Amino acid sequence: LQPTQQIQPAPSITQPSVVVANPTPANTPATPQVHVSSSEPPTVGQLVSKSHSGGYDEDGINLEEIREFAKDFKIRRLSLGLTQTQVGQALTATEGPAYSQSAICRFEKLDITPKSAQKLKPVLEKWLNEAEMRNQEGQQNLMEFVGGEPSKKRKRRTSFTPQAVEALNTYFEKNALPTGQEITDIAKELNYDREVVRVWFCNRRQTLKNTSKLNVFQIP
Amino acid sequence: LQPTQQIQPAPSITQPSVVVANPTPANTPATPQVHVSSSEPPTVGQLVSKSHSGGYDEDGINLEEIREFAKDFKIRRLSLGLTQTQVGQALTATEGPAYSQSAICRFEKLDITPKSAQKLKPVLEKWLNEAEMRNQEGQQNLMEFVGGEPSKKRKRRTSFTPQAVEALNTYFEKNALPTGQEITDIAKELNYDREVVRVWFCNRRQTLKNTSKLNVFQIP
DNA sequence: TCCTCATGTATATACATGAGGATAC
DNA sequence: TATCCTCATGTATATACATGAGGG
Repeated sequence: LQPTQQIQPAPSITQPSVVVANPTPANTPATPQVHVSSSEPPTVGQLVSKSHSGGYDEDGINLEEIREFAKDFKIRRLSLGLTQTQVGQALTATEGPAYSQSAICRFEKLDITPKSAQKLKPVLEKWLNEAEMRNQEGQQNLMEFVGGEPSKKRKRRTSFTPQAVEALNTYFEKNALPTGQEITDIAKELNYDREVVRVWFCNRRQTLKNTSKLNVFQIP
Repeated sequence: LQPTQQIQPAPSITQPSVVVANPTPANTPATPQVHVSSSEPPTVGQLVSKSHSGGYDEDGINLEEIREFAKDFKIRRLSLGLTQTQVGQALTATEGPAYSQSAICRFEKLDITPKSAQKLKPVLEKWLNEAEMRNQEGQQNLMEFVGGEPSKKRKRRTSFTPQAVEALNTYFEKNALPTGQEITDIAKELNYDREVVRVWFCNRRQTLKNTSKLNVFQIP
């Protein structure tokens, strides 16, 4: 419920601050054992690979460095006001290796193997550096580099940490329609923008309604 | 674990059959009560609206008819070999109301209010009828109408029912690497294409590996 | 034929927007 | 006039299924 950082966007867009936080996996499967070779069929635990406490994996890849870069990349991308989609499209359009939005997403979330990450890192690093340079020469330049419209200055998507979501859900179950003051308190407690929290509740109520009407009697 | 239907595609594409099944919500919240007006803050149950057993909702909308159409729509869309994205783009390009991929998705899954569904239905119905007509005049015509490439004949995405996924997960936990025979049996049991089940296991293993390496130690 | 691995496309979900309407000042 | 709500619906992100190369 704490590790959030408020980032101010570099571009001129008047925007509420962005919240970027270290994603923290809720599940912590950590049974060792790397390969299966007994006569017994492999179970889930056996597939999950060993802990690498040194920060390096078996291929000598610096995991810590990659984690740091992934976080850094996201912050810088958002500061430039770019979406994963834009980065993906730009990479595909530009020279060099092409990647899709979901590839960028997986990289930022580290839902890839260290090897893939290691391979992607320099590509993204180079691209981002160039994008930042263009941006310094004016936002027009950046948009041209990225190959998109100036865009309608949409607020950047907040991403709540799993912990924050859990906390919000707990509040929601107790009271789905908090008062202004309660919203303020919750926002402060979780360290997110108040408006973002308010909208979260609106959306939550809406989803709940929508998914429980036409659907309910569908059990065939 | 049973309600699946094998649909053969209308177009000439040589493709394994598609599986379309009635999605069945796992959660069944059904506490009545429509509006909140006590001094107590509303809780989740109170937001969920009443059951409409007659098949009609309070606005006189025929829910049953909508459910049927939603299902029908999906089947026909897939038979034409179209994706939700294509439908969305086509609707946006054509005259008439525009809708996005996620709107189509929500319609098919019925994650919308009956009112919205009622409004969307004729739009989709009309569009689909036209698309089917074009298709009869040859697939070229359809693609032109949709406004896309002939596309690379990708297999259509299977969608497993929640029940099927649950069953698969249970098998997976017991044995993450089933033998050929086991796969065959599971596929038969669940009534899905064998290849699709095999790939499901491959993907499951991969996901498990990817999400438990770089990520595990990120708990900040 | 089947696996793993990298990575894509299609779909689903989460956050955002804006119109229209109550309150509550 | 300032909030805040609901509702329809969008965009951005995340996840699930698919593909294809390389290997045995």
